[in-house]
Amino acid sequence: MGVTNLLPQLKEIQVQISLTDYKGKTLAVDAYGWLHRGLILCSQDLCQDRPTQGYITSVMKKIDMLRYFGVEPYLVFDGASLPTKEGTALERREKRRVAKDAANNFLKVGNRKAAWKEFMKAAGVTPEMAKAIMMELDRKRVKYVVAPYEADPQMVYLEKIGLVDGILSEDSDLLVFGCRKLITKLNDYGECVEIDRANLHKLKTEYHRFTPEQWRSLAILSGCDYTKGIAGVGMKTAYNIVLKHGTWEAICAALEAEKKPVSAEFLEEAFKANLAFQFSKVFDPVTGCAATLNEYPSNFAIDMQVVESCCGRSQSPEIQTGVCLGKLHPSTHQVLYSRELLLKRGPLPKAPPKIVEKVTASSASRTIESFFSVQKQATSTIQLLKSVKNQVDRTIKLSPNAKKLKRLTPITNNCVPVSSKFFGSQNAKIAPLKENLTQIEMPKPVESSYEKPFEAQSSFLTGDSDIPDESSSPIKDVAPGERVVNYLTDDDDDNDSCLSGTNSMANSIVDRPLFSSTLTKSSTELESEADEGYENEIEESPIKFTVSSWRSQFLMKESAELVQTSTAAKLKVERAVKTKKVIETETKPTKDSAAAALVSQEFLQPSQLSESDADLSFTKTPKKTLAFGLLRFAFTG
DNA sequence: CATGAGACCAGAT
DNA sequence: TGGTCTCATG
Repeated sequence: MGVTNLLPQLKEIQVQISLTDYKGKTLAVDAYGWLHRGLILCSQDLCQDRPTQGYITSVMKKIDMLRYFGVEPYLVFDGASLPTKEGTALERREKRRVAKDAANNFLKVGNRKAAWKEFMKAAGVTPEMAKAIMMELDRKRVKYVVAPYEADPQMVYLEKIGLVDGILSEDSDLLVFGCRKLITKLNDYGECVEIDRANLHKLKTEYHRFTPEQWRSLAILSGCDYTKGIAGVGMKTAYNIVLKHGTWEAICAALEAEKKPVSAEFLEEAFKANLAFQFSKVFDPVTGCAATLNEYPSNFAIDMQVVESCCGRSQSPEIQTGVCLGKLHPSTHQVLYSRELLLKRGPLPKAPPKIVEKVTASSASRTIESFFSVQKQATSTIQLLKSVKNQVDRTIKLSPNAKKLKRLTPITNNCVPVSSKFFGSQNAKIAPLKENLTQIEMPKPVESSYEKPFEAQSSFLTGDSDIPDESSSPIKDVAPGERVVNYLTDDDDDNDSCLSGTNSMANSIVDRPLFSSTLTKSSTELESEADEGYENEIEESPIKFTVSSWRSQFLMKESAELVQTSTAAKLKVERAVKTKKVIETETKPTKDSAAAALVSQEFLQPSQLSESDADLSFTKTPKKTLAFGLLRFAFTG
């Protein structure tokens, strides 16, 4: 999707290049995009839960091609779906279900062609499929990361911190996120199109003068992944509006004056889109910490529940790391297995859920798996994992059980000490976040005496399980930091042997520590999961039960009220006048500020925010400042 | 002139 | 599915 019709606007700076132009460079790759194209090959098999290598080989072929041209790929997978996109995810799932039914009906009638078409609609990418790819990537020593939520901000983050030299994707949203070099339209001959931000000035249009805020306005007005846009406003109109009015407040005032339909719903979407473009949750593979695409400004005062609804929630470091290294399912947080592995293994012998023996004492050397085991005394694995997931997801207020989780998993570092060399300095990065999460009980950093050569940690960083690692041996006397490494270095080796057809797999798999402790589902449970694919859709939200409670608190109620009483417009204008001075000094696109912002890619400088913004905090005075807040924070903060 | 609806295609045997 | 193209409409 991306920003509708943005790419044609940039035609003049779309340079036809070859992958050889990136020889020796690393490119972030939108893995989901590649996977999706691979679905065509095997959609029927996927829908009917039959094993297939189609999507795997299609992705690996592209990997091979990149490497043939001397380009090192860095694959980025989508993670969980954002709460704000939950509706879309549900819709898609339903559409797929309908298509699947239709396909099966066509099959019954013997209309294979029509069935094939429907299967194509019905096939979706699941994290289990992504895992199948990841195992191949491990084997080929290809770097990858699973984004906590969306791949787009994750890829831009990788570019920002210098891990990649460009981004290979078809999504024009990336430019709004702040991508510097976008490479699109790659064909089988290594030909592609490069869009370099540095070339924007060559356009006849004024895009090069646009501030990051204006880029976001452009996307939001014309329609992007986060907003439907305004009816009758396409790219050109949006461009002109942004050019003419400059700031979001002015734009809103103008739209109001021209009686364009700016609904409260649109304002809400716009507000959240603006946050998502700036502060989406990402994972830093260098530090092993969660981060945000851009840092929150020091006086960032938006309700974190709102921020999390559109940018993603915070997870415990263990889960976050596990998810991003592809070890845990991004939505359910259960151990993630390859689709092909699960199918190949076949149904387990019917047996009651295994009760794991009580684990006592020595909790100091406990892994996350053993934590799961302990809990399972009381309930079934699936119930347990779900309850754990719920608890961890609801980090806003820690329940007694969540506190128990913390006790039982003594890994309390806010950052996983992947490499202490980086750990110390990077830890400061999340300080602003902490400040804004005052209601969240943050784990206290642990003074770790743990030191390990950086090289020895490389398998952890890359998720490369082929590299022999001492931590894959049973847990003994392990330093605090190693525990995570231990659980994360799962036995992909065994998975590999399974994929390559080793017959011992079916028997041995159940006895592996990892499996016995975390995958002791009954066969019926496994089957039903594989069957429906319901929990496994990549769009699945980790928090379907906490459906935007903030809405009732603020937006829906307040905004609707304001609009109904037709004071919204008045307020907006008032506000615009009130803040005119501020706007002029703060957000007017001057040559220098625009250039500086583009060059540094710092989409939000704390210094850009005036002190008056502090008054507009949702949390402080939600009632009266809501409409203002919507407009104001939407584009300055 | 811009928008948006509708048609068409994709990869490999 | 999602991307690209064409063509009717305002």
